[in-house]
Amino acid sequence: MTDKLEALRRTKLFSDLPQDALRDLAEHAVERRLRRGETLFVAGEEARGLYVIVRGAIRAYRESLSGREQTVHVERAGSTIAEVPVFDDGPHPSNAVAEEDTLVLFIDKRDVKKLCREHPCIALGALKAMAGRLRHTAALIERLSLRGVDQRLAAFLLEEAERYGVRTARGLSVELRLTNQEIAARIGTVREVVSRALARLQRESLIELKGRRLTVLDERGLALRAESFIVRQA
Amino acid sequence: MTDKLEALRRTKLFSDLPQDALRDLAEHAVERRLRRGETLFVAGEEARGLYVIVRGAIRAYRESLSGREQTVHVERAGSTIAEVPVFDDGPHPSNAVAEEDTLVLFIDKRDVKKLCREHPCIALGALKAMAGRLRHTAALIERLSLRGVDQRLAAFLLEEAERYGVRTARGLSVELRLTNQEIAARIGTVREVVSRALARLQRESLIELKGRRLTVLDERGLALRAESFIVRQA
DNA sequence: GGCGCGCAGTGACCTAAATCACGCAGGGCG
DNA sequence: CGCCCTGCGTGATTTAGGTCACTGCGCGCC
Repeated sequence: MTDKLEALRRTKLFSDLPQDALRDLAEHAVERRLRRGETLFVAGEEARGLYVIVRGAIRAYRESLSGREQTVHVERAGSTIAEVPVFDDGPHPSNAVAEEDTLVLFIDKRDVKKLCREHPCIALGALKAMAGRLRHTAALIERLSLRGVDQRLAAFLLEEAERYGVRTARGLSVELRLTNQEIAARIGTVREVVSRALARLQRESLIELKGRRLTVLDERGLALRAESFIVRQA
Repeated sequence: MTDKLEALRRTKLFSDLPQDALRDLAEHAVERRLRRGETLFVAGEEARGLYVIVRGAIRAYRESLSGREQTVHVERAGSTIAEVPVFDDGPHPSNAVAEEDTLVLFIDKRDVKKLCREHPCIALGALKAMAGRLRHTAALIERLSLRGVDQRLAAFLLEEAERYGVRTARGLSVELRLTNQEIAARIGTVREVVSRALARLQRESLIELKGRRLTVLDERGLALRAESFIVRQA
């Protein structure tokens, strides 16, 4: 119980809720544990509430008939998922699956809305979260429609390195947590193409990849490549 | 003045605001008229507030260096635009341009947030609007990444016909308000490809196109095509 | 009436990316 | 140890879709 309360307090959305409201919320929240790969909900299904991620990560994605996936966004501890259907009362727009072993708290959508009515700061927080999500999806739309695979990959690697990497003598360095398959699903292509694009970026000395260890050798160059630029060369 | 008030009342977001709050809002709102093609704001620019569309339509889009555009969404009378930067205090994520002669009301973002705090129903309305937008962008992401041009075009035509068309003996019929160029920007491709894809859909008797008059001859077939299906034939 | 303009249609490319078909390395485990 | 599984790399081939370059039409306007 107190751990649920603690978990909710660590959350972007609910952190500045007064103690008693938080307690009340914690009492109604129900825990759910997922193993890596387990699905939380599927697109089209009716949505009953919001999920707060306590530990782990959830990936929301869409799927084609042929089985190709496009991930729409990934949320980690402290964030929430499924707010869209909570606020517009429609079905789940995407599938959601645990990227790692994950613990979520389920909160009934009526409780969420009640909270928004009684504590406007919650509503504003939710609005801010949705705004961030929309910013992210707009960027993704631009990339998918207007940039080539190399650029999308460059942008992805850069983001990954800046978010999780450490600065070394040779450049930003990260352990890639994703397989090429998963990277492909993020940037909207397939495994083989990612593989080749990585090889290309290495040949141009923008990055170095040893196993899953990525080092960004030329940050500026990689950023340029991400922005676009039809660099035509041998 | 009263016309501003009237306009705000006709708006999805503010319609159920009490009279006095509405009057107050109307007093602070400032009108802006745009001719077709005039731009309202550009991506990256600092955002000072929200725009309520009174008449006309605004198109939000992203642009590549080479000049290709991808429209992200289009909003019409009664809707608002630029809520993302209002709620997360960042710059404008997209460019916005008037699709037709348009009248908007500008509302300072501080006023918007104040309203959200004092009238939770406004916050919930905004959340619902954002949720709808997110639903739309997720669908667009799926289409861009997972479907071919024909499917995207079929989906677009279908939506257009269902929204604005009339049912005739031969099928749903609409006047297309967009040039092929504009359709291309919506579905993420270029003029010529739209032209050819339209020809293909006609050859298969799914649609008929005379000038800009579109008639959906086979609604079911067109829907199937939109969903996907690698129909391979002569 | 003729000229210019914007838009649609189309043929002939070209190229990025998807698909297919492998082979190979590492790692868990019977 | 030997094997199976998963993920990676890579060549060969195909294909969708983007680009270029024209044509031709409708329409407004001088």
